[in-house]
Amino acid sequence: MTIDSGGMAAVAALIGDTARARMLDALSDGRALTAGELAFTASVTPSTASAHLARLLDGGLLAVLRQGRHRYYRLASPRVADMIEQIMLVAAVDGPPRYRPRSSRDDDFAMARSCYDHLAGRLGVAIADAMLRGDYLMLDDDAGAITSKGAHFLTEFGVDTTLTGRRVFCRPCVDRTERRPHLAGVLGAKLACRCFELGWVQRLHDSRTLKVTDAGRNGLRETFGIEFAGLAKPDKIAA
Amino acid sequence: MTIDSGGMAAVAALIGDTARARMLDALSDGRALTAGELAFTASVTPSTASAHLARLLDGGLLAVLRQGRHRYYRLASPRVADMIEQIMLVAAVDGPPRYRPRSSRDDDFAMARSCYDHLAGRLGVAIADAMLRGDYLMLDDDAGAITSKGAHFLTEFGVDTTLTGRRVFCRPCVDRTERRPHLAGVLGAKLACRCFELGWVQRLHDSRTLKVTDAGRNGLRETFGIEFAGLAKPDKIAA
DNA sequence: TTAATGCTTCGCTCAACGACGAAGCGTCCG
DNA sequence: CGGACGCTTCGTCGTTGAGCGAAGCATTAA
Repeated sequence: MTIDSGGMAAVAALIGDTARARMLDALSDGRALTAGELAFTASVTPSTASAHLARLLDGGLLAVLRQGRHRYYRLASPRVADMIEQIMLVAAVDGPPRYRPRSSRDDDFAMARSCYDHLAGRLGVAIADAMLRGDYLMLDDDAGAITSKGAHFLTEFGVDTTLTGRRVFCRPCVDRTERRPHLAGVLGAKLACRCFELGWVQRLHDSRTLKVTDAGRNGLRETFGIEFAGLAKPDKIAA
Repeated sequence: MTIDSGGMAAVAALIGDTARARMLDALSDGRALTAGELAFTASVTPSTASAHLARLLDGGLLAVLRQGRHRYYRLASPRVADMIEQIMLVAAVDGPPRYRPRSSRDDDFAMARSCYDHLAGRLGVAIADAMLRGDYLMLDDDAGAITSKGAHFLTEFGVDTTLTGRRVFCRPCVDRTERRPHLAGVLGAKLACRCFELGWVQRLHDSRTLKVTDAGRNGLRETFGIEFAGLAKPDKIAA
């Protein structure tokens, strides 16, 4: 009735199909995947996947890059990733409880993952909590900011906090599995980037799931005072 | 493939129907509307609307309040409103250009509207801009914060900025029509609330569209240095 | 050139869902 | 107590679109 509920319906209808939702989810860490990989991820045949990808492309949610005989698809913009995360959050919190068989993959995913360009899951929340405890950071569901103490700390850690002058660049992102805010925005991205640089975390089996290395566990303990091993679930060995 | 792309698909499928999208849009200012009003808004018969509302309710997007022979439906939570706004934004910016006949209602909507609980449209952006110019506020697409000067200014204006101690409560919200951030979060809500109190703005014809009163125009000029009349479109008289 | 690979297009089937009107069930008013 | 009203439930129809396999186009490898 107002300015563009039709456009909203069109976009939502694109996401509202299981196969396409799976594709978008797989792409929501910002990487580009080939049509074949996406077909496999969505558990459909290449022909079906192709039709879905064409619609997503046409709807402006994806962009494509041709490289040889491959076509690499990626999200059209970070906005799309934000939207996906937001819908995921609503689905997880407001939606009806879903009976889902828990797999060890899910546990790993809940433990540590990337959320477009920053860290999420128990790891992301633990880092945010540690920074809150140390008075490095202020954060709630709505907004965030770093303290001067935090700016100093982050500079020492190897994250540039000065670049944008008056620009504030710290944003909360409500964690889908933890249901509490973690650190996002430009600062969250830089922090995640630094953790990758230091070898603290690695991408796992071509997904958004992350593995915390031994170096990472040490670093988290020494720098942030986080005992990440202690956060592991006991049943993690199973399966 | 990860934790809940199925849930996301279910939620998105609910929004991905024109009639339901219109209903959600109509509800996204936070008010509660009856089934009949929503049927009218969505241009469907009561029976069709009832089916849609049942599905939205079942999917956890709406809540209902029975009162006499009426049933008042409202969004289940502010999260849902955020999600809707985010999808609208993606639809407006990333989606394919939509040929839509512009009506004067659309112009009014783009001029001043509420966005769940804060001000949006040209009005919302103008206020944010004025506060940026006066160094009351820092704001970009990702995050926001008020300056101490801004806190002082807002206190004088009649907005309590002290309530939450360490809590930061200023958040940007990318405007759908202006495509630039305006002020949201707790602070945005309080500011909007104060503007209603002062009689600067009024709700127009049962929608999210707002009318800026003469008092509002004066107040905006004197307090914020905004010439809001000058922002009006010349064709506003038509129809 | 020929063959294999990656992806798309085409033609088809089948299930899901949105739309309506009619009828049913509560609630309020005369 | 009727009767009007608000909303929901039921039955039916028509359209949409998701899925597949086969065939068609590219591009790379042999």
